[in-house]
Amino acid sequence: MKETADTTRIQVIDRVAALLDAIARYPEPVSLKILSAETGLHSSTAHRILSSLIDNRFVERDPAGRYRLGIRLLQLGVRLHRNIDLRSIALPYMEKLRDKLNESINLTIREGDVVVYIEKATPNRMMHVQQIVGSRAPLHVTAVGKLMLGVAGEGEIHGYAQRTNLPAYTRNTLSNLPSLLEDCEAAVKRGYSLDNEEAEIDVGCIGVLIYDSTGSVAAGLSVSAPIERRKMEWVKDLQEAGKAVSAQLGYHPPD
Amino acid sequence: MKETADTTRIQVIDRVAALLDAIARYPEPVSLKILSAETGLHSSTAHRILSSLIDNRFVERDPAGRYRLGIRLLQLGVRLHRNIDLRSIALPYMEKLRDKLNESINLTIREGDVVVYIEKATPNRMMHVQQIVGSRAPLHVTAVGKLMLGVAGEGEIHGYAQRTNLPAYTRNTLSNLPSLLEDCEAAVKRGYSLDNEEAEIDVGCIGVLIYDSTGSVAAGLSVSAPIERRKMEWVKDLQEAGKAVSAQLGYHPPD
DNA sequence: AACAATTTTCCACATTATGAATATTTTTTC
DNA sequence: GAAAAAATATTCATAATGTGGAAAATTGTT
Repeated sequence: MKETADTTRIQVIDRVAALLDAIARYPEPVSLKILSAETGLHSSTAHRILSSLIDNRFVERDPAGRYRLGIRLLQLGVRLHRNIDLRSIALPYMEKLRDKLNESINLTIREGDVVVYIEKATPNRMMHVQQIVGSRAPLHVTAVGKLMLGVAGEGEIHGYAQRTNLPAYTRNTLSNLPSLLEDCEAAVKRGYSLDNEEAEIDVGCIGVLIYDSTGSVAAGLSVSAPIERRKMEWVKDLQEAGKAVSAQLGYHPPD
Repeated sequence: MKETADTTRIQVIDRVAALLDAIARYPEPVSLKILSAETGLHSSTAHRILSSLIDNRFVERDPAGRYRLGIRLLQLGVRLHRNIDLRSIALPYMEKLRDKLNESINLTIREGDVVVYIEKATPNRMMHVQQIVGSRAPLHVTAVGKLMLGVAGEGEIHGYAQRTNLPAYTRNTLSNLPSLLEDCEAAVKRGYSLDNEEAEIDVGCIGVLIYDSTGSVAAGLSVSAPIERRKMEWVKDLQEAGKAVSAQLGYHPPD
Protein backbone atom coordinates (compact mmCIF):
# COMPACT_ATOMS: atom_id res chain seq x y z
CA MET A 1 0.00 0.00 0.00
CA LYS A 2 2.96 2.27 0.42
CA GLU A 3 3.80 4.40 -2.56
CA THR A 4 7.46 4.88 -1.74
CA ALA A 5 10.17 2.86 -0.05
CA ASP A 6 9.32 1.94 3.51
CA THR A 7 12.43 3.63 4.78
CA THR A 8 11.43 7.12 3.75
CA ARG A 9 8.03 7.18 5.35
CA ILE A 10 7.55 8.60 8.83
CA GLN A 11 4.18 7.49 10.08
CA VAL A 12 3.41 10.64 12.05
CA ILE A 13 4.06 12.83 9.01
CA ASP A 14 1.76 10.69 6.87
CA ARG A 15 -0.86 11.04 9.57
CA VAL A 16 -0.35 14.80 9.78
CA ALA A 17 -0.88 15.08 6.04
CA ALA A 18 -4.06 13.00 6.22
CA LEU A 19 -5.43 15.10 9.07
CA LEU A 20 -4.63 18.40 7.38
CA ASP A 21 -6.26 17.21 4.17
CA ALA A 22 -9.34 16.07 6.06
CA ILE A 23 -9.63 19.47 7.74
CA ALA A 24 -9.07 21.18 4.41
CA ARG A 25 -12.06 19.39 2.91
CA TYR A 26 -14.31 21.30 5.32
CA PRO A 27 -14.54 25.09 5.06
CA GLU A 28 -16.04 25.23 8.54
CA PRO A 29 -14.32 23.79 11.63
CA VAL A 30 -14.67 20.02 11.86
CA SER A 31 -15.07 17.71 14.85
CA LEU A 32 -12.58 15.20 16.19
CA LYS A 33 -15.02 12.40 15.48
CA ILE A 34 -15.19 13.22 11.78
CA LEU A 35 -11.43 13.61 11.50
CA SER A 36 -10.88 10.31 13.25
CA ALA A 37 -13.36 8.64 10.90
CA GLU A 38 -11.92 10.18 7.74
CA THR A 39 -8.32 9.31 8.58
CA GLY A 40 -8.96 5.94 10.19
CA LEU A 41 -7.01 7.04 13.24
CA HIS A 42 -8.01 6.18 16.77
CA SER A 43 -9.59 9.25 18.31
CA SER A 44 -6.96 9.50 21.04
CA THR A 45 -4.23 9.30 18.40
CA ALA A 46 -5.90 11.94 16.27
CA HIS A 47 -6.39 14.07 19.36
CA ARG A 48 -2.74 14.00 20.34
CA ILE A 49 -1.48 14.70 16.83
CA LEU A 50 -3.94 17.57 16.52
CA SER A 51 -2.83 18.96 19.88
CA SER A 52 0.75 19.02 18.69
CA LEU A 53 -0.31 20.64 15.41
CA ILE A 54 -2.10 23.29 17.48
CA ASP A 55 1.06 23.93 19.50
CA ASN A 56 2.85 24.51 16.22
CA ARG A 57 -0.01 26.61 14.82
CA PHE A 58 -0.69 24.36 11.84
CA VAL A 59 -4.19 23.85 13.23
CA GLU A 60 -6.54 25.82 15.45
CA ARG A 61 -9.27 24.60 17.74
CA ASP A 62 -12.37 26.69 18.35
CA PRO A 63 -14.17 26.83 21.74
CA ALA A 64 -16.57 24.07 20.64
CA GLY A 65 -13.60 21.75 20.20
CA ARG A 66 -13.62 21.80 16.40
CA TYR A 67 -10.56 22.03 14.24
CA ARG A 68 -9.57 24.21 11.31
CA LEU A 69 -6.39 24.93 9.43
CA GLY A 70 -4.00 27.22 11.29
CA ILE A 71 -2.38 30.47 10.37
CA ARG A 72 1.04 28.95 9.90
CA LEU A 73 -0.10 27.16 6.78
CA LEU A 74 -1.24 30.47 5.41
CA GLN A 75 2.10 32.04 6.29
CA LEU A 76 4.11 29.24 4.72
CA GLY A 77 1.82 29.16 1.69
CA VAL A 78 2.02 32.88 1.23
CA ARG A 79 5.80 32.77 1.61
CA LEU A 80 6.03 30.13 -1.09
CA HIS A 81 3.65 32.02 -3.34
CA ARG A 82 5.65 35.18 -2.83
CA ASN A 83 8.90 33.55 -3.80
CA ILE A 84 7.34 32.29 -6.99
CA ASP A 85 6.08 35.72 -7.81
CA LEU A 86 9.08 37.89 -6.93
CA ARG A 87 10.99 37.22 -10.15
CA SER A 88 8.00 37.58 -12.41
CA ILE A 89 6.98 40.86 -10.76
CA ALA A 90 10.49 42.31 -10.86
CA LEU A 91 11.51 41.28 -14.37
CA PRO A 92 9.51 43.87 -16.37
CA TYR A 93 10.95 46.68 -14.23
CA MET A 94 14.44 45.28 -14.64
CA GLU A 95 14.00 45.19 -18.41
CA LYS A 96 12.81 48.79 -18.46
CA LEU A 97 15.85 49.82 -16.44
CA ARG A 98 18.13 47.81 -18.67
CA ASP A 99 16.70 49.50 -21.74
CA LYS A 100 16.93 52.97 -20.22
CA LEU A 101 20.38 52.72 -18.65
CA ASN A 102 21.84 50.22 -21.12
CA GLU A 103 23.67 48.39 -18.30
CA SER A 104 23.28 45.13 -16.39
CA ILE A 105 20.43 44.93 -13.89
CA ASN A 106 20.45 42.25 -11.20
CA LEU A 107 17.94 40.87 -8.73
CA THR A 108 19.37 39.22 -5.64
CA ILE A 109 18.13 37.74 -2.43
CA ARG A 110 19.99 37.19 0.80
CA GLU A 111 20.95 33.70 1.78
CA GLY A 112 22.80 33.75 5.06
CA ASP A 113 26.06 35.60 4.55
CA VAL A 114 25.82 35.87 0.78
CA VAL A 115 23.57 37.33 -1.86
CA VAL A 116 22.36 35.03 -4.61
CA TYR A 117 21.68 36.32 -8.09
CA ILE A 118 18.20 35.11 -9.02
CA GLU A 119 17.38 37.20 -12.09
CA LYS A 120 19.17 39.47 -14.52
CA ALA A 121 18.53 41.79 -17.44
CA THR A 122 21.57 42.09 -19.67
CA PRO A 123 22.15 45.02 -22.09
CA ASN A 124 22.76 44.44 -25.73
CA ARG A 125 26.31 45.80 -25.81
CA MET A 126 29.57 43.95 -26.04
CA MET A 127 31.13 45.33 -22.91
CA HIS A 128 28.86 44.87 -19.92
CA VAL A 129 29.07 43.40 -16.43
CA GLN A 130 28.26 39.70 -16.70
CA GLN A 131 26.57 37.99 -13.78
CA ILE A 132 25.47 34.37 -13.58
CA VAL A 133 22.03 33.57 -12.17
CA GLY A 134 22.51 31.22 -9.24
CA SER A 135 25.92 32.54 -8.37
CA ARG A 136 26.72 34.00 -4.98
CA ALA A 137 28.71 36.87 -3.58
CA PRO A 138 29.52 37.82 0.01
CA LEU A 139 27.31 40.53 1.44
CA HIS A 140 30.08 42.99 2.28
CA VAL A 141 31.40 43.27 -1.27
CA THR A 142 28.05 43.97 -2.92
CA ALA A 143 25.99 47.14 -2.92
CA VAL A 144 22.74 45.43 -2.01
CA GLY A 145 24.46 43.16 0.51
CA LYS A 146 25.73 46.17 2.43
CA LEU A 147 22.20 47.60 2.43
CA MET A 148 20.79 44.32 3.70
CA LEU A 149 23.36 44.31 6.51
CA GLY A 150 22.66 47.94 7.27
CA VAL A 151 18.92 47.36 7.57
CA ALA A 152 19.51 44.31 9.75
CA GLY A 153 21.36 46.42 12.30
CA GLU A 154 24.71 46.90 13.94
CA GLY A 155 24.58 43.62 15.84
CA GLU A 156 24.11 41.73 12.60
CA ILE A 157 27.06 43.53 11.03
CA HIS A 158 29.22 42.58 14.02
CA GLY A 159 28.16 38.98 13.77
CA TYR A 160 28.76 38.90 10.03
CA ALA A 161 32.25 40.39 10.44
CA GLN A 162 33.11 37.78 13.07
CA ARG A 163 31.87 34.87 11.01
CA THR A 164 33.50 35.87 7.74
CA ASN A 165 36.51 37.92 8.84
CA LEU A 166 35.72 40.31 5.94
CA PRO A 167 38.05 38.91 3.28
CA ALA A 168 39.37 41.43 0.78
CA TYR A 169 38.47 40.88 -2.85
CA THR A 170 40.14 44.02 -4.18
CA ARG A 171 42.17 46.78 -2.60
CA ASN A 172 38.85 48.66 -2.25
CA THR A 173 37.01 46.01 -0.26
CA LEU A 174 35.84 47.24 3.16
CA SER A 175 37.82 44.76 5.23
CA ASN A 176 37.59 46.34 8.62
CA LEU A 177 34.55 46.63 10.81
CA PRO A 178 34.45 50.41 11.40
CA SER A 179 34.53 51.12 7.65
CA LEU A 180 31.84 48.56 6.93
CA LEU A 181 29.62 49.85 9.74
CA GLU A 182 29.95 53.41 8.52
CA ASP A 183 29.25 52.52 4.92
CA CYS A 184 26.24 50.35 5.71
CA GLU A 185 24.64 52.94 7.96
CA ALA A 186 25.23 55.70 5.44
CA ALA A 187 23.70 53.57 2.71
CA VAL A 188 20.55 52.99 4.75
CA LYS A 189 20.25 56.72 5.36
CA ARG A 190 20.63 57.52 1.66
CA GLY A 191 18.24 54.81 0.55
CA TYR A 192 20.79 53.36 -1.85
CA SER A 193 24.26 51.88 -1.67
CA LEU A 194 27.37 51.76 -3.81
CA ASP A 195 29.92 49.15 -4.68
CA ASN A 196 33.08 51.07 -5.54
CA GLU A 197 35.17 48.32 -7.18
CA GLU A 198 34.88 46.35 -3.92
CA ALA A 199 33.99 42.99 -5.43
CA GLU A 200 35.93 43.40 -8.64
CA ILE A 201 38.29 46.00 -10.01
CA ASP A 202 36.73 48.23 -12.68
CA VAL A 203 33.18 47.27 -11.72
CA GLY A 204 30.85 49.69 -9.94
CA CYS A 205 27.27 49.10 -8.74
CA ILE A 206 24.33 50.97 -7.30
CA GLY A 207 21.84 49.00 -5.23
CA VAL A 208 18.43 49.47 -3.56
CA LEU A 209 16.19 47.19 -1.54
CA ILE A 210 12.79 45.68 -2.31
CA TYR A 211 10.36 45.19 0.59
CA ASP A 212 7.37 42.90 0.95
CA SER A 213 3.95 43.24 2.56
CA THR A 214 5.33 42.43 6.00
CA GLY A 215 7.85 45.25 5.75
CA SER A 216 10.75 42.82 5.48
CA VAL A 217 13.52 42.94 2.91
CA ALA A 218 12.44 40.67 0.07
CA ALA A 219 15.29 41.28 -2.40
CA GLY A 220 17.95 43.62 -3.71
CA LEU A 221 17.92 45.38 -7.06
CA SER A 222 21.11 46.71 -8.59
CA VAL A 223 22.72 48.15 -11.69
CA SER A 224 26.30 47.20 -12.47
CA ALA A 225 28.61 48.89 -14.97
CA PRO A 226 32.26 49.45 -15.74
CA ILE A 227 33.24 52.03 -13.11
CA GLU A 228 33.97 54.80 -15.61
CA ARG A 229 30.49 54.48 -17.09
CA ARG A 230 28.57 54.50 -13.77
CA LYS A 231 26.35 57.55 -13.25
CA MET A 232 24.82 58.78 -10.02
CA GLU A 233 21.79 60.00 -11.89
CA TRP A 234 20.76 56.35 -12.15
CA VAL A 235 20.00 56.30 -8.44
CA LYS A 236 16.58 57.81 -8.91
CA ASP A 237 15.60 55.33 -11.65
CA LEU A 238 16.66 52.44 -9.48
CA GLN A 239 14.84 53.76 -6.43
CA GLU A 240 11.65 54.21 -8.42
CA ALA A 241 11.87 50.67 -9.75
CA GLY A 242 12.53 49.37 -6.25
CA LYS A 243 9.49 51.17 -4.92
CA ALA A 244 7.29 49.93 -7.76
CA VAL A 245 8.25 46.31 -7.21
CA SER A 246 7.81 46.70 -3.45
CA ALA A 247 4.34 48.14 -3.98
CA GLN A 248 3.37 45.16 -6.12
CA LEU A 249 4.55 42.89 -3.33
CA GLY A 250 2.13 44.67 -1.05
CA TYR A 251 4.61 46.92 0.73
CA HIS A 252 3.24 50.13 2.22
CA PRO A 253 6.04 52.44 3.33
CA PRO A 254 5.64 54.14 6.73
CA ASP A 255 4.54 57.76 6.51
CA MET B 1 12.40 24.72 27.52
CA LYS B 2 9.09 23.27 26.39
CA GLU B 3 6.35 25.85 26.03
CA THR B 4 3.40 23.54 26.60
CA ALA B 5 2.68 20.42 28.59
CA ASP B 6 4.98 17.55 27.72
CA THR B 7 2.04 15.37 26.88
CA THR B 8 0.84 17.39 23.93
CA ARG B 9 4.14 17.61 22.12
CA ILE B 10 5.05 15.16 19.38
CA GLN B 11 8.73 15.49 18.68
CA VAL B 12 8.51 14.79 14.97
CA ILE B 13 5.91 17.50 14.49
CA ASP B 14 8.04 20.02 16.37
CA ARG B 15 10.92 19.07 14.13
CA VAL B 16 8.80 19.35 11.00
CA ALA B 17 7.77 22.86 12.02
CA ALA B 18 11.40 23.83 12.64
CA LEU B 19 12.49 22.48 9.27
CA LEU B 20 9.67 24.18 7.37
CA ASP B 21 10.45 27.47 9.07
CA ALA B 22 14.13 27.12 8.26
CA ILE B 23 13.32 26.48 4.60
CA ALA B 24 10.89 29.40 4.61
CA ARG B 25 13.63 31.78 5.71
CA TYR B 26 15.37 31.16 2.38
CA PRO B 27 13.65 32.23 -0.83
CA GLU B 28 16.02 30.01 -2.83
CA PRO B 29 16.36 26.26 -2.19
CA VAL B 30 18.52 25.50 0.81
CA SER B 31 20.99 22.71 1.49
CA LEU B 32 20.65 19.86 3.98
CA LYS B 33 23.72 21.11 5.79
CA ILE B 34 22.18 24.50 6.48
CA LEU B 35 18.87 23.00 7.54
CA SER B 36 20.64 20.60 9.89
CA ALA B 37 22.61 23.49 11.37
CA GLU B 38 19.62 25.79 11.77
CA THR B 39 17.43 23.17 13.43
CA GLY B 40 20.13 21.45 15.46
CA LEU B 41 19.07 18.11 14.01
CA HIS B 42 21.50 15.38 13.06
CA SER B 43 21.84 15.45 9.28
CA SER B 44 20.52 11.90 8.90
CA THR B 45 17.52 12.79 11.02
CA ALA B 46 16.86 15.94 9.01
CA HIS B 47 17.30 13.96 5.82
CA ARG B 48 14.73 11.35 6.73
CA ILE B 49 12.17 13.86 7.95
CA LEU B 50 12.67 15.86 4.77
CA SER B 51 12.26 12.71 2.67
CA SER B 52 8.95 12.02 4.32
CA LEU B 53 7.89 15.64 3.85
CA ILE B 54 8.79 15.24 0.17
CA ASP B 55 6.62 12.11 -0.07
CA ASN B 56 3.78 14.17 1.34
CA ARG B 57 4.58 17.14 -0.90
CA PHE B 58 5.17 19.58 1.92
CA VAL B 59 8.72 20.01 0.62
CA GLU B 60 10.44 19.61 -2.74
CA ARG B 61 14.01 18.73 -3.53
CA ASP B 62 15.74 20.10 -6.61
CA PRO B 63 18.30 18.12 -8.66
CA ALA B 64 21.17 19.67 -6.68
CA GLY B 65 19.74 18.17 -3.52
CA ARG B 66 18.43 21.44 -2.10
CA TYR B 67 15.09 21.84 -0.42
CA ARG B 68 12.23 24.29 -0.81
CA LEU B 69 8.67 24.51 0.39
CA GLY B 70 6.29 22.20 -1.45
CA ILE B 71 3.09 22.82 -3.31
CA ARG B 72 0.91 21.28 -0.64
CA LEU B 73 1.61 24.16 1.69
CA LEU B 74 0.48 26.52 -1.03
CA GLN B 75 -2.65 24.45 -1.54
CA LEU B 76 -3.48 24.31 2.17
CA GLY B 77 -2.63 27.97 2.62
CA VAL B 78 -4.75 28.97 -0.34
CA ARG B 79 -7.60 26.81 0.94
CA LEU B 80 -7.45 28.51 4.29
CA HIS B 81 -7.22 31.93 2.69
CA ARG B 82 -10.18 31.11 0.50
CA ASN B 83 -12.32 30.09 3.42
CA ILE B 84 -11.57 33.37 5.12
CA ASP B 85 -12.50 35.26 1.99
CA LEU B 86 -15.63 33.42 0.88
CA ARG B 87 -18.01 35.20 3.24
CA SER B 88 -16.59 38.64 2.64
CA ILE B 89 -16.72 38.16 -1.14
CA ALA B 90 -20.25 36.79 -1.13
CA LEU B 91 -21.85 39.22 1.32
CA PRO B 92 -22.17 42.27 -0.97
CA TYR B 93 -23.87 40.12 -3.61
CA MET B 94 -26.18 38.64 -1.00
CA GLU B 95 -27.15 42.10 0.18
CA LYS B 96 -27.90 43.22 -3.36
CA LEU B 97 -30.09 40.18 -3.87
CA ARG B 98 -31.81 40.75 -0.54
CA ASP B 99 -32.55 44.33 -1.51
CA LYS B 100 -33.81 43.39 -4.96
CA LEU B 101 -35.92 40.34 -4.06
CA ASN B 102 -36.80 41.44 -0.53
CA GLU B 103 -36.42 37.87 0.75
CA SER B 104 -33.88 35.94 2.84
CA ILE B 105 -30.59 35.08 1.15
CA ASN B 106 -28.35 32.34 2.60
CA LEU B 107 -24.81 31.19 2.07
CA THR B 108 -24.05 27.59 2.98
CA ILE B 109 -21.19 25.18 2.73
CA ARG B 110 -21.26 21.40 2.77
CA GLU B 111 -20.02 19.62 5.85
CA GLY B 112 -20.35 15.88 5.35
CA ASP B 113 -24.04 15.05 5.09
CA VAL B 114 -25.33 18.48 6.03
CA VAL B 115 -25.16 22.06 4.83
CA VAL B 116 -24.10 24.68 7.34
CA TYR B 117 -25.43 28.21 7.13
CA ILE B 118 -22.42 30.51 7.26
CA GLU B 119 -23.85 33.84 6.19
CA LYS B 120 -27.24 35.44 5.68
CA ALA B 121 -28.86 38.63 4.41
CA THR B 122 -32.27 39.16 5.98
CA PRO B 123 -34.99 41.38 4.42
CA ASN B 124 -36.52 44.21 6.37
CA ARG B 125 -40.04 42.80 6.49
CA MET B 126 -41.83 41.16 9.36
CA MET B 127 -42.63 37.90 7.64
CA HIS B 128 -39.53 36.31 6.23
CA VAL B 129 -37.74 32.96 6.40
CA GLN B 130 -35.46 33.06 9.42
CA GLN B 131 -32.23 31.07 9.34
CA ILE B 132 -29.58 30.91 12.04
CA VAL B 133 -25.92 31.20 11.04
CA GLY B 134 -24.14 28.09 12.27
CA SER B 135 -27.20 25.91 12.04
CA ARG B 136 -27.28 22.78 9.92
CA ALA B 137 -29.71 21.04 7.65
CA PRO B 138 -29.53 17.67 5.91
CA LEU B 139 -28.48 17.85 2.27
CA HIS B 140 -31.57 16.15 0.84
CA VAL B 141 -34.05 18.65 2.24
CA THR B 142 -32.26 21.78 1.01
CA ALA B 143 -32.10 23.21 -2.48
CA VAL B 144 -28.34 23.72 -2.45
CA GLY B 145 -27.75 20.39 -0.72
CA LYS B 146 -29.50 18.55 -3.52
CA LEU B 147 -27.32 20.42 -6.04
CA MET B 148 -24.17 19.51 -4.09
CA LEU B 149 -25.21 15.87 -4.11
CA GLY B 150 -26.07 16.04 -7.79
CA VAL B 151 -22.68 17.48 -8.69
CA ALA B 152 -20.93 14.87 -6.56
CA GLY B 153 -22.47 12.07 -8.61
CA GLU B 154 -24.80 9.11 -8.37
CA GLY B 155 -22.46 7.07 -6.21
CA GLU B 156 -22.36 9.84 -3.63
CA ILE B 157 -26.13 10.05 -3.62
CA HIS B 158 -26.36 6.30 -3.04
CA GLY B 159 -23.90 6.51 -0.19
CA TYR B 160 -25.71 9.44 1.35
CA ALA B 161 -29.07 7.65 1.16
CA GLN B 162 -27.60 4.60 2.85
CA ARG B 163 -25.99 6.57 5.64
CA THR B 164 -28.97 8.77 6.45
CA ASN B 165 -31.96 6.69 5.36
CA LEU B 166 -33.48 9.90 3.97
CA PRO B 167 -35.67 10.93 6.91
CA ALA B 168 -38.83 12.84 6.03
CA TYR B 169 -39.17 16.36 7.39
CA THR B 170 -42.46 17.18 5.67
CA ARG B 171 -44.81 15.21 3.45
CA ASN B 172 -42.89 16.73 0.54
CA THR B 173 -39.44 15.50 1.52
CA LEU B 174 -37.84 13.26 -1.11
CA SER B 175 -37.51 10.18 1.09
CA ASN B 176 -36.80 7.56 -1.51
CA LEU B 177 -33.70 7.14 -3.58
CA PRO B 178 -35.19 7.20 -7.10
CA SER B 179 -36.96 10.51 -6.43
CA LEU B 180 -33.86 12.05 -4.92
CA LEU B 181 -31.65 10.85 -7.79
CA GLU B 182 -34.03 12.25 -10.37
CA ASP B 183 -34.39 15.57 -8.63
CA CYS B 184 -30.63 16.03 -8.08
CA GLU B 185 -29.75 15.19 -11.67
CA ALA B 186 -32.44 17.50 -13.02
CA ALA B 187 -31.20 20.31 -10.79
CA VAL B 188 -27.66 19.96 -12.09
CA LYS B 189 -28.94 20.10 -15.65
CA ARG B 190 -30.97 23.23 -14.96
CA GLY B 191 -28.19 24.94 -13.10
CA TYR B 192 -30.41 25.63 -10.13
CA SER B 193 -32.45 23.62 -7.65
CA LEU B 194 -35.68 23.99 -5.72
CA ASP B 195 -36.83 23.16 -2.24
CA ASN B 196 -40.60 22.68 -2.50
CA GLU B 197 -41.56 22.73 1.18
CA GLU B 198 -39.23 19.74 1.69
CA ALA B 199 -37.51 21.02 4.82
CA GLU B 200 -40.41 22.97 6.23
CA ILE B 201 -44.04 23.39 5.26
CA ASP B 202 -44.80 26.77 3.65
CA VAL B 203 -41.13 27.48 2.91
CA GLY B 204 -39.74 27.37 -0.62
CA CYS B 205 -36.18 27.94 -1.77
CA ILE B 206 -34.13 28.35 -4.92
CA GLY B 207 -30.45 27.44 -4.81
CA VAL B 208 -27.34 27.69 -6.99
CA LEU B 209 -23.72 26.68 -6.47
CA ILE B 210 -20.56 28.74 -6.11
CA TYR B 211 -17.33 27.30 -7.53
CA ASP B 212 -13.71 28.07 -6.71
CA SER B 213 -10.53 28.33 -8.79
CA THR B 214 -10.01 24.59 -8.74
CA GLY B 215 -13.46 24.00 -10.22
CA SER B 216 -14.76 22.52 -6.98
CA VAL B 217 -17.95 23.46 -5.23
CA ALA B 218 -17.09 26.12 -2.69
CA ALA B 219 -20.55 27.00 -1.37
CA GLY B 220 -24.27 27.22 -2.02
CA LEU B 221 -26.28 30.38 -2.43
CA SER B 222 -30.03 30.39 -1.94
CA VAL B 223 -33.13 32.52 -1.59
CA SER B 224 -35.85 31.37 0.80
CA ALA B 225 -39.40 32.69 0.94
CA PRO B 226 -42.90 31.71 2.03
CA ILE B 227 -43.90 29.33 -0.76
CA GLU B 228 -46.68 31.56 -2.07
CA ARG B 229 -44.25 34.45 -2.52
CA ARG B 230 -41.55 32.46 -4.32
CA LYS B 231 -40.99 33.49 -7.95
CA MET B 232 -39.18 31.55 -10.66
CA GLU B 233 -37.97 34.82 -12.17
CA TRP B 234 -35.54 35.02 -9.25
CA VAL B 235 -33.56 32.13 -10.75
CA LYS B 236 -31.68 34.42 -13.11
CA ASP B 237 -30.74 36.89 -10.37
CA LEU B 238 -29.46 34.08 -8.20
CA GLN B 239 -27.49 32.49 -11.03
CA GLU B 240 -25.87 35.80 -11.88
CA ALA B 241 -24.86 36.35 -8.27
CA GLY B 242 -23.50 32.81 -8.08
CA LYS B 243 -21.42 33.38 -11.19
CA ALA B 244 -20.10 36.71 -9.94
CA VAL B 245 -18.97 35.24 -6.62
CA SER B 246 -17.43 32.24 -8.38
CA ALA B 247 -15.51 34.55 -10.70
CA GLN B 248 -14.11 36.45 -7.74
CA LEU B 249 -12.98 33.15 -6.26
CA GLY B 250 -11.04 32.55 -9.46
CA TYR B 251 -13.45 30.16 -11.12
CA HIS B 252 -13.29 29.96 -14.91
CA PRO B 253 -16.24 27.98 -16.30
CA PRO B 254 -15.41 25.48 -19.06
CA ASP B 255 -16.21 26.73 -22.56
C1' DA C 1 -31.58 15.55 35.53
C1' DA C 2 -30.40 11.54 33.14
C1' DC C 3 -28.40 9.65 29.42
C1' DA C 4 -25.66 9.61 25.24
C1' DA C 5 -22.00 11.18 22.67
C1' DT C 6 -17.72 13.11 22.29
C1' DT C 7 -13.42 14.78 23.89
C1' DT C 8 -9.51 14.37 26.76
C1' DT C 9 -6.18 12.02 29.63
C1' DC C 10 -3.56 8.12 31.23
C1' DC C 11 -0.17 4.55 30.74
C1' DA C 12 1.96 -0.07 29.47
C1' DC C 13 4.31 -1.40 25.71
C1' DA C 14 4.58 -2.30 20.60
C1' DT C 15 6.63 -0.02 17.29
C1' DT C 16 8.95 3.66 15.33
C1' DA C 17 12.38 7.27 14.73
C1' DT C 18 16.93 8.03 16.04
C1' DG C 19 21.81 8.94 15.23
C1' DA C 20 26.37 6.71 14.78
C1' DA C 21 28.61 4.47 11.37
C1' DT C 22 29.17 3.57 6.74
C1' DA C 23 28.50 3.98 1.75
C1' DT C 24 27.90 6.84 -2.09
C1' DT C 25 27.92 11.03 -4.59
C1' DT C 26 29.22 15.67 -5.39
C1' DT C 27 32.24 19.49 -4.95
C1' DT C 28 36.60 21.53 -4.29
C1' DT C 29 41.43 21.74 -4.69
C1' DC C 30 45.68 21.13 -6.90
C1' DG D 1 41.93 14.78 -14.45
C1' DA D 2 42.85 12.84 -10.02
C1' DA D 3 42.75 13.07 -5.20
C1' DA D 4 40.91 14.92 -1.20
C1' DA D 5 37.28 17.00 1.19
C1' DA D 6 32.64 17.77 1.91
C1' DA D 7 28.03 16.63 1.59
C1' DT D 8 24.22 13.58 0.87
C1' DA D 9 22.10 9.17 1.39
C1' DT D 10 21.54 4.60 3.53
C1' DT D 11 21.77 1.05 7.11
C1' DC D 12 20.46 -0.94 11.42
C1' DA D 13 20.49 -1.91 16.60
C1' DT D 14 18.06 0.07 20.03
C1' DA D 15 16.58 3.99 22.96
C1' DA D 16 12.77 6.47 23.08
C1' DT D 17 8.53 7.72 21.33
C1' DG D 18 3.78 7.47 19.75
C1' DT D 19 0.07 4.30 20.05
C1' DG D 20 -4.60 2.90 21.20
C1' DG D 21 -7.53 0.74 24.69
C1' DA D 22 -9.56 2.07 28.79
C1' DA D 23 -11.09 5.35 31.88
C1' DA D 24 -12.24 9.95 33.17
C1' DA D 25 -14.07 14.33 32.06
C1' DT D 26 -16.86 17.31 29.43
C1' DT D 27 -20.46 18.58 26.36
C1' DG D 28 -24.74 17.88 23.98
C1' DT D 29 -29.38 15.92 23.65
C1' DT D 30 -33.74 14.58 25.29
